[in-house]
Amino acid sequence: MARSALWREIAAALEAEIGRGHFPPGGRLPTEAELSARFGVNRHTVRHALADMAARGLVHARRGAGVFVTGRAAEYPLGRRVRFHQAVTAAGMTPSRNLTRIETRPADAEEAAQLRIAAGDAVHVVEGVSMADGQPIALFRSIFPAGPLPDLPRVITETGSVTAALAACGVADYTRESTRITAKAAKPVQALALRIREGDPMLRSVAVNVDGEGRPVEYGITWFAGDRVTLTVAGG
Amino acid sequence: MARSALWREIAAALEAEIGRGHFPPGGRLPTEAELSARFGVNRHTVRHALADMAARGLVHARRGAGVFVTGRAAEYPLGRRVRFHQAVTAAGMTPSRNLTRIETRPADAEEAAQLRIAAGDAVHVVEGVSMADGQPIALFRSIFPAGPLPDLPRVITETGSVTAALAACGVADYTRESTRITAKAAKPVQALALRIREGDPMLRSVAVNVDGEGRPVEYGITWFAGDRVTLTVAGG
DNA sequence: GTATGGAATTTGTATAGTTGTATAGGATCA
DNA sequence: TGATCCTATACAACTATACAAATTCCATAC
Repeated sequence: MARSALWREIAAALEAEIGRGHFPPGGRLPTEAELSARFGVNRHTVRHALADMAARGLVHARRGAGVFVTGRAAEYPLGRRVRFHQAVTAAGMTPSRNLTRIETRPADAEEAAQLRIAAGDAVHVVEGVSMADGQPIALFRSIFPAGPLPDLPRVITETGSVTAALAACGVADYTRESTRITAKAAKPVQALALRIREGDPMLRSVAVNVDGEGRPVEYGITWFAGDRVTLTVAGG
Repeated sequence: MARSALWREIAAALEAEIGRGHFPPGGRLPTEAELSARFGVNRHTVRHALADMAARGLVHARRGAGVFVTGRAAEYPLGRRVRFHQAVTAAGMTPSRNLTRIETRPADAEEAAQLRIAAGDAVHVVEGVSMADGQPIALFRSIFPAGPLPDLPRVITETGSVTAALAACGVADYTRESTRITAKAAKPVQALALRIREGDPMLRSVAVNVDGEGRPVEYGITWFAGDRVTLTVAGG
């Protein structure tokens, strides 16, 4: 369940909040009872954390009165990590730098349902990796109905771009019907491709694109490396 | 014969008893010591069985407290128009909220920037857990500017609802300015509150809500248990 | 105004119980 | 031989509960 100690994390959290100015020097912390409720742990676990902080001179407790912040706390270092931002409109449609798989095969039940075709109908499958600055950002898999788009695989291999290929096949105008986002743990193969560790969190986006008449033209799934991407939903 | 391993039989026996309603969802199993005495095996053999059940999501253990039956995991589709309570009631479950922290304190740099106030200005902090049928679905933290909303904490403690409290404070009409979504691994405290394992994937949503004149009224962060929710972005 | 007394609050301490982890070793089977 | 299963022991981490000791707060008396 917990690979690292709970009380350490609680001490770190309180320390960070002191550093951020949530509790001014000389100010009082919430009571042990309140803290234990907030963190969802026993009061003794909070006491362990407070005792550690007291030993390091950050706080001091007065029986019957409370726990107080001792002196001026050091600046809490705010992580300035570089993050990649990606518009949600690009989810599932990211132009690929690396196509790893292009094939045509019968649709399975899920794919058929999403594309509103019969199970077993032919679909094109395109898989790849998108990168930025040489770092893999996302894996994607797009499923296209083969019936209305017979030439898609050839055009994709020629142009290297999914969007350009769709346009060349007469589907210039398509809109996103819906996007569903959830969090998943990386499986070994995915972790390898994204250069993250197995079990690291990923953002999985599932989208269906429809043409002008509301017919599905693409069923796309994208797995983003969780720590490298923030999806921004404009207005939503 | 006894071809099958002991721990498997123990797991199967406990699983059957759970299914029979002998131990209700959220209820506590006998202690490992009691179980090892009952089955006449070493405590570690019982632990092996319990670990297997935990890996399959049937039970979850809390150090020092016991092993508890996990409620059935369900997926809740959340969207721009579909709020938490609606999604849960639509799934035939009863939503509930547990407020773990309500306090007023100076804003730190990040909070001030998001709410477009000065660092050090007073803000209200509300934290809690959203649950469906007693099973935790999400952790949330909302930051409100204290200036325009002086009575918010009192109203929230009275009503227990954030949206209702906002309405009572004269902010009936607010919209989401932006939402940023990323995947995060659960830290120990978060894992404890969501009853998932440390490192399990979570969906973190950061949103700013503004009133009719575009003034920020809420800066909210929500951590969803990754395997229990799907965010749906309509239209995209 | 100021002191007093008592209730409520808050930290300190003690004890026992429960799960998590580490180490070591025996038994069985392919 | 090596892997899996099971036993045995010890200790660490956390929970649960109860009570003691110090402080704060407030109504009341003077």
